[in-house]
Amino acid sequence: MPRPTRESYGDQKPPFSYIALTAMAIWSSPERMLPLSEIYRFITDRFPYYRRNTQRWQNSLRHNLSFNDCFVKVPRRPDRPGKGAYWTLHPQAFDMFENGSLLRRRKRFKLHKGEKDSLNAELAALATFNRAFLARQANSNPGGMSGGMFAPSINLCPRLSPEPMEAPDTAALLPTVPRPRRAFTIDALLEPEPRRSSPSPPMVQQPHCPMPLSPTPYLLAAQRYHAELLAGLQQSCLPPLWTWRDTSQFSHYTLNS
DNA sequence: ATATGTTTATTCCTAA
DNA sequence: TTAGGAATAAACATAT
Repeated sequence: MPRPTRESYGDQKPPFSYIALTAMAIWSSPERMLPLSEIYRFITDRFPYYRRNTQRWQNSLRHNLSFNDCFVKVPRRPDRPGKGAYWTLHPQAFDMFENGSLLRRRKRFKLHKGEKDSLNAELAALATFNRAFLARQANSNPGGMSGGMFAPSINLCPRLSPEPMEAPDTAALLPTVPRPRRAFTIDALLEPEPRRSSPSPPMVQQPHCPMPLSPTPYLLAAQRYHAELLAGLQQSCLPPLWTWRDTSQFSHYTLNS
């Protein structure tokens, strides 16, 4: 029957916490960011144990997403309709696992009040921006969708001041808490997905993202991800879903280019 | 209606 | 033994 493969653990409960499983799923995705349903799918695809009692563990997993500061809920970009938001890892939480083994957690990752407040302010501003973008799009297209389900709304650059939105007012309180960077190696556990259903965003190699720091996997992924965002942004003129201001400090999205 | 999120409370587990 | 992290349950809110 379902002979245990190298990483399936058969029907046995895998030794990973929900936090670890979720981090795995997020990390395995090209954008380091997944909606809830995809996190579910990642887990059930790999670990048959979680194909039963779904109500129980999915409730627990949602609890973890909301409760733990290491997970950040990023609003959907308006050109990516769907249910729920995207979930990603807080950049400062990439080293929350000892040696990166996913089996041992360091201390609990907790944001301090100031950090959390400014992060929430940024995310709220991003959501506001997305709403404004959507409203403008609807305004320019009265009477509903024409033809296709949703035409990729190009040429709707929101550069010219949509509405007076309060600026995110970041940069203010960003306490510098230097943490030791450790490699975040998920290694063998995260074999590339055999399923290649969704067209991955064109992997445009950016000529320079100069980061003269130690090339940890996290760092490389961050650079790659940032480059992808920039490339996608040039085409769509849409706000990015999420980007990192730098690799060790606070997360940041950019409102205009 | 159902999926997705948020929050509080209780219990379980384990490293110190 | 206990303090803190993790799992579970459940009530509740919100969005589609």
